[in-house]
Formats: sequence, structure tokens, C-alpha cells
Amino acid sequence: MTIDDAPRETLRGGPREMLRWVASGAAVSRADLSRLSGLSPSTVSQRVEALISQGLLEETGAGRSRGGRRPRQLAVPTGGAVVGAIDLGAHHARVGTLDLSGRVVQGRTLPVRIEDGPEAVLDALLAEVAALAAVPLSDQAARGDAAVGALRGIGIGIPGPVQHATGRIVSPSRMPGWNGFDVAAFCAGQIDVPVIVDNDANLMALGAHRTAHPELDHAVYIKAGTGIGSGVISSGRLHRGAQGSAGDISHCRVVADPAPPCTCGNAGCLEAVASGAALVTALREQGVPVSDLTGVLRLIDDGDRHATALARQAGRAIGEILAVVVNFFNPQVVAIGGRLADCEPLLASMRGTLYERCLPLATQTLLIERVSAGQDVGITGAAHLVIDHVVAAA
Amino acid sequence: MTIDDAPRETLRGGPREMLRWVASGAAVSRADLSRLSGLSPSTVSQRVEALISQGLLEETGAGRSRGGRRPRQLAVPTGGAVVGAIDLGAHHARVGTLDLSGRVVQGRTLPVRIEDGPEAVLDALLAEVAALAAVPLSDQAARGDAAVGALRGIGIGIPGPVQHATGRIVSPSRMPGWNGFDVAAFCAGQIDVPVIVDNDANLMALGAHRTAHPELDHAVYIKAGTGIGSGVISSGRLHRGAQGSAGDISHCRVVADPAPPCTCGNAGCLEAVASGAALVTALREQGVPVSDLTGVLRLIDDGDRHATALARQAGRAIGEILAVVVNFFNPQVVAIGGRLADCEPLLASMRGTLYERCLPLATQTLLIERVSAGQDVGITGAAHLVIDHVVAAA
DNA sequence: TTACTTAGTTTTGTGATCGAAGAAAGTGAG
DNA sequence: CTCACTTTCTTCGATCACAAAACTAAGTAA
Repeated sequence: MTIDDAPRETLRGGPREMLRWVASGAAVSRADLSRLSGLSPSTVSQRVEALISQGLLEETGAGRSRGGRRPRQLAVPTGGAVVGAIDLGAHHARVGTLDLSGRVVQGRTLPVRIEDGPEAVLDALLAEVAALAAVPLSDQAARGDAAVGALRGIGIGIPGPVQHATGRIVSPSRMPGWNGFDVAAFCAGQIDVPVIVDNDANLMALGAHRTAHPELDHAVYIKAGTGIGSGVISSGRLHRGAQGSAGDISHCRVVADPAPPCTCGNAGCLEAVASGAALVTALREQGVPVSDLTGVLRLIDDGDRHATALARQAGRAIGEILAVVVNFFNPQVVAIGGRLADCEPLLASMRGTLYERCLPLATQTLLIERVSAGQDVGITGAAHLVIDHVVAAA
Repeated sequence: MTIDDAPRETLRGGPREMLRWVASGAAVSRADLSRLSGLSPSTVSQRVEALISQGLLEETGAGRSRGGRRPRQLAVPTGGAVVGAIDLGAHHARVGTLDLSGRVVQGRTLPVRIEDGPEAVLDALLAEVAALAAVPLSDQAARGDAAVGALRGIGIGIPGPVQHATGRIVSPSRMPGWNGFDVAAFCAGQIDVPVIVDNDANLMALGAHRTAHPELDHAVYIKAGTGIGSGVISSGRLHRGAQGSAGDISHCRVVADPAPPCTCGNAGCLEAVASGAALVTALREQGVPVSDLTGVLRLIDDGDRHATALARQAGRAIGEILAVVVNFFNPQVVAIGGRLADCEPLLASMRGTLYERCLPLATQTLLIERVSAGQDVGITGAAHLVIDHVVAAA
């Protein structure tokens, strides 16, 4: 099953939002929800009623009084419905199940070999999701009568350009054998739940945004790992653009001398200058024996001159592109995630370039940060995407 | 009176949209409106009733039958309420009144001297608007009993950074004496109607979008005249960003050798390379005696080698920045307006650069065009902004 | 015990919308 | 000219999301 149109939160304080408030601890009682949502107590009561009857929320006894009647505490049921999520990377995939509030129930990291082709890779990952979903209570005693382990949908993040609407992969740089593959259709054939496919950077953006800044309207999240991508939040929603390729800045040209050739056939692409893969290649060409990004990061940590210089150059390159983006889009926050986000020299140069090249008005109140949520950002975003559809439809 | 928050079209087929449909001729009867809006006939009838009673719509007899009952024709009353609009430019201002459907009733171009300071300039322009609004039927016989010439609000476009929320101007490049001036507050003191202030590029974007592509979700409009700005439409709405500075790409750095100094203190800014002002300066430095942009455009038309080369360079510079924007934002359409939009060599280089530097996926279905609406795009956009507020509030 | 707070429910009302039914005003075939 | 059928538009409940008010529940503080 493929889902093409964006979810609409018809109602202020819709079901998703309520679930999230409760799950995050922002709301514990109906009264809290009423205050948060701005809805009247009666409406909230009615809503909560509906959510409870759907098994998406449960009452867990009474809380502390604050000078009046004690609140009836609400919680997202543990062991209830879950969604599956897959965050596919260049060498590893993060797979997990999450409850309907977006909290990770189980997460696992598996090695993958992209070059084995889509069928083999996806088969293995789907099997893992199915296995996780079937035993969501592995480490807890069975409890309650809620339908245990009902898998409501799967979200998949792909490290390359995806047409979200169709679920099809389009000309990926580093995924040989995947071009044109319809991930959504394939998965739909393997497992009978809604499958939503999106770019990994988009999912990171959504996950990070919902986790760290749900209240902000406009944000840009950069994912700098083996490749470079970005996800855009506009008016609180993921902006995908006309073809679903929004945020794909990997082949924007940056000044670099010499301009390194890119897998896309051009030279001087951001990805060819500032991605993890580019750093590895560049160091090797300088005769430094590194095998992968981990090695490069270790060298930088150790203060290696060449590696650090390259990191700085990468930071400037990212900053250069990001400066245009910030001027153009004027977001409230720019956050960088991915493995390169932990590289201090890179981050520092990026920040510097950004402040130097942006309109003062645009950087005046701009937050520039690191994506804080850890290895589960991707699957969190994927889950949110699925939840947004599944719960809204409920 | 200052208006701070964005308009929300709470209702599908809201009053504005209905007015626009009727005014544009897309709808002539209630039945048409029902088909267009997807609302039930009963709802439409009720709505139309309300609009008629507010004097925003009128019935003008019966139309042709199409095999059944004849439709009762609807029209936007001529000589009814109007909004005023001012599109301030570097040397001229376009001033006009528009009816509530966004159609220009009267338009006039006045010479202005920005350097006279905000009070003098705005006083003159407001006086002109007031004069126009007082006699909206100058060339028509008085007709009907509708309140004639009721001015419902004024929209103002400023050729520099504006904090839309407050109506304050922030560090403009080419507006000496205007920095920090609160246009909205000043105007509110002079004339007692809502005043909405925005950047001129934003207004051009809104005007062009509503005129040419109201059905598209994501668009970028470039205004290339004396300066360079852009306006962004995201999800059908003007995207202003965190500080209201979104779209301000004038000080993005581009490769240029030598990098010309910019008024902002940096060098190599897009504005310093590709704006009309930059072309004039550059030609003069080459010893070509031109006094203004008109002269430059004439030289290019005449095939002057230096001027044409500069125009091409400008086109490439704009294309370079636009390529990042297109990759990042993935719009459905990019349109260029302003006086430089008629410069063929510039346009050609821009297009070329864009296709060369963008992700194929992003340009695959991308429309690249010239803004077609003429000198009234700006005031049309301004009027739409005002109407969006005024009619929605009605 | 009394007064006050906070929490949550029930009842009733409002506004936007839809759907069904019907009224108004035609066309066109026989 | 009549009858069947269309198209247009209105009227009249029914529904849905939400709010306001009144009320119950269950506490604290004095």
C-alpha cells in the first residue's frame, strides 16, 4: 500500500498531538491536555475517551492533588500497537519498533550491503521488523488485554533521492542496483501494512524536529555522514517540494581547488568536497592510509593536520551552501546531524562561514546546533511519518 | 493599525477565494462556485448570501440556460469597496486602488526620491492613494447605491528588508534614512485603515503567483531590477521565514573575478554582480557612459559587447544562486520579474546555469519563466495581502 | 466544619457543513 | 402543448467539532 497525500491535522490538538503530549510527559491529565491544546475540558474529555477506546491511551490511576481533585493520570499503553521503522544507511541499517507516541520500543543496528540489491536488503530488514513487532514485550511480562504487537505500518528511510509520493528511488549516487526501484510497492508485496518511504535526511529532520523543536515553524536539518543531505521543515511540516527532492543539496557546486570529481559526473559538488566519503577519498589521495569514515574521524580527533584541514574545508563548503539556504529560507534553527556532526573543526568552520555570509537579520536569532537525538533520530522520524498517517486515519 | 499574524483560510472556498473566482470569470453562478470549491450547493448559497449582504458581491440578472434553470449571475460590484496599494521602487512608485477581487481599478506611476526620507515619500504616496480612493469612479458614471470608494486597507511594498510582523525596515542597502523606520506605524498615524507592509519582492511573488499559478504549491519569484530580491511561495502561501527576511538572496556570495564591493561591506554579493545598479556601475568603470539601467538595457539591445558580457555574467550569477535554491526547495516554478527580466542574454545564461547545476529530478518538470503580469504585479500582490486580511475578517 | 481549588463529566448550544428533498425555471421530444 | 428531464438554487434536518455552563468528585487550608 502506498500513501500519496500529506496528512492533514484537521483538528487543533489532534490525536497525534495528544499522544505526543502524553508520551513526552508534557501532559499527564485531561486538564493538562486542555491547557496545552487550548481546547475546552469537555472537548478534551471526549477526545481522550475516543483515544482510550481505541487503545491508544490508558488511565493509570490518580496523580498528586494540587489543591483539588486528583487528576486521573493518562499514559500511552506499553505493549500496545507499534509501528516499524527502518533507517537504511551506507553500511548499516537501524531497525526498530516504536509505540504510537513515537517512543522507541526496540531498536537494533544491522550491517547491510547496499550492493546486494534492493530485494535482498529489504527482505532481511523487513524480516527483522516483523520479528521485533511480533515480540514487542520481549523483556516485559505480558500485561493487559490490549492487542499485543499489532504492527500498524512501516516507515523506511533511504540514503538517496526518493519520490515520496510513489516510493520510487531515483538516480541514487551510492546505491548501485537500486535506481528506479519501487520500495513501497516491493514492501507492500511482502507485508500487509502501510509502507511509507522517504529520504533518510527527511526522516532525520522530522525526527529531530519533533524531538527537539516541535514548536518551531521553520527549520533546516543537515545530515552529514557518508553522503550529505538535508531535510526542510516549513510551517511545522516536512517540505518535500514538487518532485519530493527538496533538501537534496548534495550536488550543489562549491568553490574548491582542485574541484574533486563527483559520482554524478560533475566536479566540485558539495558531496564530493564535504561528505564523509569525500574525506576518505581525499585523505587516501594524500597518501594517508584510512579505510573508512571512522578512521578519518579518529585522525581528526588526534589532531592530524591533513585530516583537520580537510574537515575545515568541508565545514566551509557546507557553510557556504547553507548560507544561501539560510538567506533564502530564513529558518529559526539549523541543525547538523550525521557522523560528521561530531567533528568539531568542521562544525566550527561551518558556523563561522554561516555567520560571515548570512544576512545579519537572518542569523540574529538563528539557532545553529547539533542534532541531539542519537542513533534513533532516523527511525523516530520514520515512525512519526507512519503515525501521522495511521493515527490520523483512526 | 498593524497586523501581525498570517491570515488563515479557515474554510475551504473561503470568501476571498470566492471573490477571486467570480472576479476572474472562473465562476459566474452559485453552481459554478459549488463545483469549483467542492462545497455543497447549500453551503455555497449561504456563503454567497453573506457576501452579497456585505456588499462584496452582487447579482446581475440571469445568465444563459444550459438546459435547465437559468443561473443567477454573480459579479464583484464595480465602484464598491477598494484597497489601496503602493509598490515603492528605487526611482518610481506604482500606486493604485484595486477592488476586493484583486483587479486593478486605477493605477498611477509617480516619480519618487527615496533619499527624501520616509515621511516625505510616504506622505505623498498616501495622499495619492487617498485621492484615488475618493474618486474610484472617475471615469464612470456613478451607479448603484453601494458605498462608493470605501477604502478598506493599504498594502505597501518596500525595496528593502522589512520585518513584516512589525512593519519596520531593517538595514536597507539603497534607502538612506529609512533604517529602522516603522512604516506601518507611520501610515497608521496618517490614515485610519489597516496598513500592511512587506518587501517588494514578496509582493511581486504573491501578485505573480495569484495571477499566473494559483494552483501551484511551491514557487520562487525573482525580482531583478535595480536590486535583486526574491519571494517564496510554500504550500500556496507566502513564506516569510523566522524574521520575515526569507527570499533575501541579495547578499549571497557568487564567484566573480574581480569580486565587486557591495554596499553591505562585503564583496562578491549577488547584488554587487547581477543587479541593475551593479551593471550600471560596472559599465561606467569600463568607461562606457551610461546613466541608468534603461541605458544599460538599451546597450544590450543594441548588441553592445561589454554590456552583453556583463548581462551574461549576471545571468550566470543569478543562476548559480538559484540552482542552490531550486535543489533545496524544489519548486514547481521559478519566474523572474523586474526590469532585468526582459534582458534576453541574462535570462538565457540564467536558464543555462540552472539546468547545468541542478539535480535533474528538480528541473525535470520545473517551469522557468518570465513574470508575465506587467507593471501592476506589485500592487496586485499588495492588494491581495490586504484583501486576505480584510475580507477574511469580514 | 466551611470555604476554596482543581479535575473531570454532562448537558446544552452554536456554527459550519452536508445530504436529501423540493421549488424554480428552463429545454426538447413527441 | 404536454410530459420528461436538466440545471439551478433554496429549505430543512442531521452531523460534527467545539464551547459554555452547570454539576459532580475529590481534594486542601483554616
